[in-house]
Order: sequence, then C-alpha cells, then structure tokens
Amino acid sequence: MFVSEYASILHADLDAFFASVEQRDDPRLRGRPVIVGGGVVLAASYEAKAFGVRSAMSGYQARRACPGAIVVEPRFTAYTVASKAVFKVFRDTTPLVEGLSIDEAFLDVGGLRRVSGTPREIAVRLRSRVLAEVGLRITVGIAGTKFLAKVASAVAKPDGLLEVPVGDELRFLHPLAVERLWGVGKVTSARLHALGVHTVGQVAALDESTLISVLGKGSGRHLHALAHNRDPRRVQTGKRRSSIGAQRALGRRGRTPAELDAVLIGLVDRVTRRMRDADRRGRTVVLRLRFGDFTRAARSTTLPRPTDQTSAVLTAVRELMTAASPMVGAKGLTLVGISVANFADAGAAQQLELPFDGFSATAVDSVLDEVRHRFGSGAMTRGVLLGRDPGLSMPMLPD
DNA sequence: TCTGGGGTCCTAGGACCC
DNA sequence: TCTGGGGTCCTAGGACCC
Repeated sequence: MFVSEYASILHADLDAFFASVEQRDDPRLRGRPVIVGGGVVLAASYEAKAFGVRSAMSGYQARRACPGAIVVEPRFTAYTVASKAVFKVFRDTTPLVEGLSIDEAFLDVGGLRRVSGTPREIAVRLRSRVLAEVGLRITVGIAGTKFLAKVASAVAKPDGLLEVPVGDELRFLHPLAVERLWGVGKVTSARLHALGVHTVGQVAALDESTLISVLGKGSGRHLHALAHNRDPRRVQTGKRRSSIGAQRALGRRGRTPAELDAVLIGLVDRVTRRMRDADRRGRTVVLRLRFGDFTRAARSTTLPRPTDQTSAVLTAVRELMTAASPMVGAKGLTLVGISVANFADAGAAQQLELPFDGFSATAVDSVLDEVRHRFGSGAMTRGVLLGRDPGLSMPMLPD
C-alpha cells in the first residue's frame, strides 16, 4: 500500500450550486430562502435549508417547511456555463482534476508543493479565485484519500475549508454518523441501524465478513475499507461518461399514444444530438418508465452496431415501448426516459508500464497492487510481459 | 398535496461459447 | 447413461449520488 506523507487530495464542492447561481444572478434573491424547481426541490439556498428544505424533497413539503421561500425555475444553461468556468479554475490549479458531477471535483495537488505551496495554501487560493472569477462559494476538503477529502468537505460546508492531517484520519472519521460514508443511503443505513451500528467507528469494529453477510459482497467490502480509511483510488483525469440519457415527467393525467410518441421523439432527438456533439456512439438503448404508484421499470435492447442516429435509436425505443405497453396500460405512466450506453470507445485500455524484475509471486503482486492503485480496485487488468527477448510476451489474466 | 433530470455501480440469472 | 469448468454478453432490477 502506498501512503503519502502528507494529505494532498482536494475535494472541491460548490455550495448549494443551482441556488447560488440564482442568487448571484438576481440580487433580489440574496440573503433569502430560495428553492430551485417547483415539483421537486433540485436545490435549496442555505437560508432555505435552515428551514429544513432539502434537495429531492417534493415541492409541496418544501413550501410547507418554508412558506417564505422564493421558488424559481431551473436554468440549466446558466449552471453549465458556471460549472465550466469553475472547472477552468480547477484545471488552472492542477492538471490532475477528476470531475464527479456538475459541481464537484477531486484535485491532486501532491506534486505542486514547490511551485504552488502546501495543499492548504492551494485550497485557500482556489476558494478565493472561484469567488472572485465566477462569483460562487466553494468548500474544500483536504485529505490523503479521495473518500476522506469528500467527507471533509461535507463536514466543512458551507463556505469552509477542512484539512484532515495524515495520522488524524481515524480520530476524525470514527465519531461521524454512518450516513457520512460514501454509498450509505437509506437502505444501507437502516440495515446498519438494525445491528445497532450508528457511527463509522462502530462499522470499523465489525468484521468484514459480518458486513458482507448483511450488505452483500460489494458494499460490505467497500464499507469495511472506508471505515478504516482504506481508499487506494487515485485522482483520475480524462474519465468519460458511460451513458447519455434524457427523461421527462408526464404528470398524472394520461397521455394518448400520439402524445407519448411525440415525447419519445423529443427525448431521442435530444440524446442523439448530444451524442453526435460528443462524438459518441452506443449500442445499448434503455427505456425507463415510472408508474402512478411510483414503481419503476427499465427495458433495454442492444443493437448489433453502435449508433448515434435518431432513426435507429427511435426504432429501438418504439419497440421497447410497444413491448412494455401492457404494463403501462395497467399502471399509468408518469415518467419516461431513455438513455444510450455501451459506447464503442468504452473500456479502452489504459496503458501502464511497470518494471518487473524476476518472475515471482511478490513481483506479480506488486504490479497488481500498483494497477489497483492507479485505476481502482474494480479495474480489470490484462497485462503483457515484455522481456529482454522481444518474442516473450504473455497475457496476465485477470486481476 | 406529491415526486426532476441527470448519472454511477453492483448483482443475479440466462444464453451461449470453448 | 451421464455431465466440468471457465468465460463473455445481455437483460433487469436496485441502491446510491448530485
């Protein structure tokens, strides 16, 4: 395991992003509770959060919690423009930027000490630049791992800066509620509470096998590692999204087949246009449905060849919709979405050359360790051994 | 009185192949 | 009459995130 001698990963997270853009652009909204999105809360300003308004809450609940709130329609174009400006400041700070969503990113500033100063100094400058150049407040967490940097920024919000020094990690982490762990949502936290587990420290005290038996292999391992602050993932640049989609809520009234088809055409057109703009072609077409009782279903099909053509995707979507029509007729459709995935350029190999001195279990392990370290534990590896004899090469399968 | 619009990752079963 | 082991790809569903 590689351990940095100092914490050098930044997690930068814009505060109440959509709501802050609205307050920035309309002085009348400043200092007042603002809710973005009417049906469901997409974002709430901190003034609204003080009343208990949270994102993903229904608009009705939000207005009841905070009757004085100003509700504004989202302006996605403005958010995209603001996000691009902020990411430009990120990339100006370090080339090692990994975007997580429209409003947050990891920055690895480990190699910049001589040029730019300590991670804390860099973070202070980053925060003031984003405020001065884009007009938005940003919170930064600093730690030795991505996971902990993200936890630190969540704890420091809003408008904060928090560094977890190397050596202090578990002291910081263990008193926190389990909900702070990345990947612990409603279901997982309920399962943990049923075991009497409420803090990260209590998770850390459990055997990995116990966690796996309660949560399954994937999340069990994941949580066990995080509770001990084991997170070998490096900041990864150049990640590309693996699907492109669009969806549309239909309200409660039923739609005629012609209206529904018009919605589908609009969605397919939007998605394929975005695919062509991004120069991506995919094979798997997914139709997502949500019904009157709020249950969901997804139907997918995989085409023989990758495409970005409206007509090809639309044909597939129409077939999926026809096959799903009995379900739709029975339960009433309230949301429809489509997405395209399985891109032709996905899974492209990333190349990494490592010294390999003598064939031994230790040598193989150290190579695999380094691969996991670079690309994350989920990476499938296929390696080629290049010896002094150019004819000697063999596949190394799999991680 | 209800419920956006994007995404990611994991699991499980079945078809199919060597 | 009996019957392995390993793999890929696809579909469907679910948890989670912002």
